Amino acid sequence: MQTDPLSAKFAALADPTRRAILARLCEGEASVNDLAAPFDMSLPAVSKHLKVLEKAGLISRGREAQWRPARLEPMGMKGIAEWLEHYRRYWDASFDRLDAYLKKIQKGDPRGPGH
Amino acid sequence: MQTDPLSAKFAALADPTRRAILARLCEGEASVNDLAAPFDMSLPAVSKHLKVLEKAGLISRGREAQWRPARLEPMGMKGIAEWLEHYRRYWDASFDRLDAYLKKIQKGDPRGPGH
DNA sequence: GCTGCTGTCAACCGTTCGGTTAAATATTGG
DNA sequence: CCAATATTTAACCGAACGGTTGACAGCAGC
Repeated sequence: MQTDPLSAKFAALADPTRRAILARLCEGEASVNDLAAPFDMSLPAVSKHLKVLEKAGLISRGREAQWRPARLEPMGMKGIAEWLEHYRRYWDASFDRLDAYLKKIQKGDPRGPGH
Repeated sequence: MQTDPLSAKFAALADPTRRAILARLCEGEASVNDLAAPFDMSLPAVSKHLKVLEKAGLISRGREAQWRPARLEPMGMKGIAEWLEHYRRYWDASFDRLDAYLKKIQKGDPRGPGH
């Protein structure tokens, strides 16, 4: 696992199973068994996925009797959204004409995000 | 490498070196040597990173003499942005109160919104 | 207590990842 | 053609990933 938070978040999202888990958690808290049900996968595997998501700050976990319910961490994806925002002008249609204009007048350097 | 495009994009972004390469490409096209300069890393390593980014659809490459300049693929991150948009309500401040309300009814609070 | 259910831990396994070095492949210019 | 420059390919390596199975721990109810 990477050390920097952004890499951890991207890595956590780079797995369809983990994205499906997040989608399921949009409907509310769920136990490990609930989350594992749709997958042809052992319980420890799902448990590991949850640990990856938790370390990435995308979910948090509670304790209720013998259950460890998982829930979405609301601010978890904010870092990704902010990083992505720097690149919005490259795909957003409303910036297409500006982009073309910038390319035309300066072959050299439209200053982009310096990250 | 995963087969589905979204996983490939997320995986490509889950590496600081590759994100730095993308940031550099915001300033314009660059050759492999240019891109490799800031890193304490061999040229083949950078070449591999470029291949990952290209397969993810985040950059494209041309040919000019013996150079293979890389450039940003403008629409490359649109898929990510669209996926992320589904979760916007979980972090966006303008939805904070809705979020709180949803958490309330998730926990089975018998009182409705009017009480 | 014991039983059953829930979840994690530990060890293992095959594959992929991120890097290296050395050799091969363009492509241009003299 | 030859030499120089730029880049990729091939083979290899250690570490991390995604999964398994089996043993173990926490908690409720009889």
